[in-house]
Amino acid sequence: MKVPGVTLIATNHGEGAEKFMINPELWQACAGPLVNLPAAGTHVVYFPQGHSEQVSASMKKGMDAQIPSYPNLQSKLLCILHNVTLHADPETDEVYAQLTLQPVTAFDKEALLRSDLSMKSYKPQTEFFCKTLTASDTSTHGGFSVPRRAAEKIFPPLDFSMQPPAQELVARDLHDSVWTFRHIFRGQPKRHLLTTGWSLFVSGKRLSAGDSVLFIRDEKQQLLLGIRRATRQPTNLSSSVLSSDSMHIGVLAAAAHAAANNSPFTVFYNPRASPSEFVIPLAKYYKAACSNQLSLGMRFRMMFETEESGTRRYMGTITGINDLDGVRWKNSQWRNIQVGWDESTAGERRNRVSIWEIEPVTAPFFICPTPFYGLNRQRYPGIPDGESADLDNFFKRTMPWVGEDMSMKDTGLSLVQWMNMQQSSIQSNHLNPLAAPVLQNYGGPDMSRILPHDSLQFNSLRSTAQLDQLKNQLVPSTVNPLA
Amino acid sequence: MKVPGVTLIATNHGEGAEKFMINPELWQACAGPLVNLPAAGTHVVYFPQGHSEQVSASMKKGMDAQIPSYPNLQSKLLCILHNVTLHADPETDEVYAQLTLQPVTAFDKEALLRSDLSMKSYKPQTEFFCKTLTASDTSTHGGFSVPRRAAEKIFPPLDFSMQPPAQELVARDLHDSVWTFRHIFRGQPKRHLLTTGWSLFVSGKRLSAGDSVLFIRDEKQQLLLGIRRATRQPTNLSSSVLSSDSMHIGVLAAAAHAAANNSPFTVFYNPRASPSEFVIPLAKYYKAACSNQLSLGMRFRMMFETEESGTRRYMGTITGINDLDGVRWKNSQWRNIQVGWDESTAGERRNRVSIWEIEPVTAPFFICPTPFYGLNRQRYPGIPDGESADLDNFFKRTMPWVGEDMSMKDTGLSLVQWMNMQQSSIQSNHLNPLAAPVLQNYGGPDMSRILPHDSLQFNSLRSTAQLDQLKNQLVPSTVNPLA
DNA sequence: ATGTCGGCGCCCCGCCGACAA
DNA sequence: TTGTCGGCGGGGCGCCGACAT
Repeated sequence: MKVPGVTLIATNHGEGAEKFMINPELWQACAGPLVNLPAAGTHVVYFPQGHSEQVSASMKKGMDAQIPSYPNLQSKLLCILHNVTLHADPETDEVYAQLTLQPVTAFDKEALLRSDLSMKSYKPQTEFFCKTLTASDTSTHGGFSVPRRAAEKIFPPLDFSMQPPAQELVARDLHDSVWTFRHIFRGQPKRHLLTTGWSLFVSGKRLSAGDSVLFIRDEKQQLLLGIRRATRQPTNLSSSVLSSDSMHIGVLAAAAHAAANNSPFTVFYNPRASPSEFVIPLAKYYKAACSNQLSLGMRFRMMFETEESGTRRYMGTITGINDLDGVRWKNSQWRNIQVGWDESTAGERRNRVSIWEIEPVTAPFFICPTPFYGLNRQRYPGIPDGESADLDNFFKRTMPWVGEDMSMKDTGLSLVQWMNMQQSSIQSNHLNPLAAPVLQNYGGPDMSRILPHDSLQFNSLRSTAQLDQLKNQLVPSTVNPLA
Repeated sequence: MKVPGVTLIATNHGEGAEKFMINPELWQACAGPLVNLPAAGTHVVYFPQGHSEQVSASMKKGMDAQIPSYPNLQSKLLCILHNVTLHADPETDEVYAQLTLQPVTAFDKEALLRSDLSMKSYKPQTEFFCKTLTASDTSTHGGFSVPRRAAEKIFPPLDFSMQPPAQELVARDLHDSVWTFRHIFRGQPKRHLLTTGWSLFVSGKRLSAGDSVLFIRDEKQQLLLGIRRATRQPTNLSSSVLSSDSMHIGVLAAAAHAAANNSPFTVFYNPRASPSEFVIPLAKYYKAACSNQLSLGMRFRMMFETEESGTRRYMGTITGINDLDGVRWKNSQWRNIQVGWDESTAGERRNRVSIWEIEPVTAPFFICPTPFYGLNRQRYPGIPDGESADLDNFFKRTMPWVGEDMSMKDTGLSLVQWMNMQQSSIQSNHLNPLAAPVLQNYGGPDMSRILPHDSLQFNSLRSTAQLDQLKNQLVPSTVNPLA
């Protein structure tokens, strides 16, 4: 597994903080399989509304009516992600990431490609196990019962000539603290157990039944371990530092100030506290905004994390499309999709999601940007500038930074005009020379959705050979069943 | 002891928070003898700069250069303190207060009086003891050694007919949790000890040597206990919720928004984390701004908290008067006094203080507002409006809300004009009928400093008898040795 | 007056297999 | 395969006065 492109800088953020690099694989394992940090150096879309929701979730307190609205702050900001550092709370081991964002007013095709490519380097960790602790595991009466497969896959093999087979395990946590355990294979029937040292770990981390512990092996075969706490009700009710209002205002004001000056700003993303990611890779957002022509009643699938840190998809139906907060955040697309779930046990699943979180189960038509263009014409048409009015409106509605602002007046460049304007500078840049080799090794299917647009406007930028290669790679998963 | 005028509302701030009222005496005891919360309903002066410093101190991180300056936010805001609620962090027992402030543009004489009177109801708690824990106290090897005087003063008397004399003590903490201890008088020589139950308390509160524990008795003779942690280096390095920048911006933006709309806002005051109080009773600020004609080389005294929760004064000399941050906060008076301390062990004492924190040791001349007026004429002169230009400038510099803004232009009402304008409404109010009896019992010397101004402008508001009575009370400490 | 320590009793932590789910 | 429990041995928690400061 790899957290792609994370700039691993031992920051001084909070003196006394980590003086070493947090292991990215361990961080990812603690964060969960669905968390996918954007890569440093790529473009992202930042949603202040989602950031605000994280604050509310962290404070266990909703937003009050006192928060002023920031009319100059758009509901989404196109940013460059300058820097990503991984952190873990020294008290609770809660993982979080510090992201340095800088608003920008435009992106080019290369940025889109880089964003897309950076998303693909994720591959699930296999040298990994995670167990939710039982009452026996956490009681002072005994040790930890290791699931057999986990022990055989992760731990160094035991010497079964010993009676009983046993060894000393040494594992490091997120803070590079060392924990040692006696690993023994005994009992009738035989089982793997962690005994001596385990209770120190439980009390040191203040674990209770329901919390999870996980082990991974790094590239040097060293054992690492982390924890994931059960989602308890009473986490931190308040920081006692800043009022909830001031925190919300701080989020908005910081973003507004950065947007006004195109200056960098910093956000913390807390994967286990936040209901949803609020810094979205540009390509992910772009594809969703571009290809998902959503409508009421549409069926979709969505990934969820299972217990034991697996993933599975649930199916649902779109029951509504409307603003979560039509007053402060009009047309924000932040969790603007109301959904119902197929399985009745879905009571705890969210009833609002954002467009980039779902996969429509209808075939991936390229009905982008509007159904005005026939399906067949969508594959590789050249659209004259004059016919792109609907496209312009679509993008001005969803990506206001492309034009001047979100106002109704039709000033501002159209997406097509803007793209054409970018041609000259892009052509002098060519493609990033590193991009082509990567593209050749690139086998993911998702990129298909941006290609129509891509080739639509930038045919001149890519050799026919490259294009064909990509097409060949992509065809198996991009067959349009209706074509 | 009394925390004056605190509105004791069981707020829902942070659901799951205190469902009961925090005992104000216990809160005060944990906060320390120097902490003096302004009373709800009175006027205060709020210093965003000081608030920002508390954020820095809580985050253990200075302010970055990224914070935008808020040119429309004055360095001090006159506010009404609507509400004060006391809190304690459920994890650490750290005490803090939530203050609801509302900016206002003017105050009248009654507000000044009420502010002053509310400061006087403080009387130090006597049914109180505080001990810094030794290594023996916190080790698992034994119990807690109770200082003899403390045990005799605070704990219920032992039955010395028993051998050994012993009893069960029950004490409640800030969260109303009950702790029971065996109190025994034994050993050779005899001493008071807490044995059974003590180690549970130490581990439950995670106390170490150097932390303090304190006991008080409430009005119903019930035993209460609290803790004060030693000022360790690594407290909470970061909230993992909001970036330091966003927190600072949040503080400033919330204050700016409230000031622009005269709308309420909320701040948290954390007495043990903050280097200085940043919400100052109006009367306290007024007296300091009015009477302390400070100059380089001037000698002063200042209160400090001792170990064991006592107070003592240290003497020092003013070595500079200048802005702490001349760019963002010009003429803010927030810690604008540079000082040196007499005792060489004063290394850890602050080298910058605010005007209301110090007591000049020169006689309290009434050389307010400027030396332009002769000393003798300062006692009870009537100053015609036309001669008050310097006074106006002084107050416009230090209390900009009195005029229109801090700009150099001479628009805006002068203090004198404004005071005169207030006369009609004040006269219809008369004095608060509760104020006069309190004034008669009032023996403190500090109020003298505001009286010249007071009587200067508001002679018509107070009977000669009352004035004389006050004068008699005040004369002993207001003798001008040069007169 | 009170901080620390040696002595030592006993509680409960924690290792074991039995047993069942 | 693994969660829970009775059994039980020993380490350390915690109560005591001695002694020093």
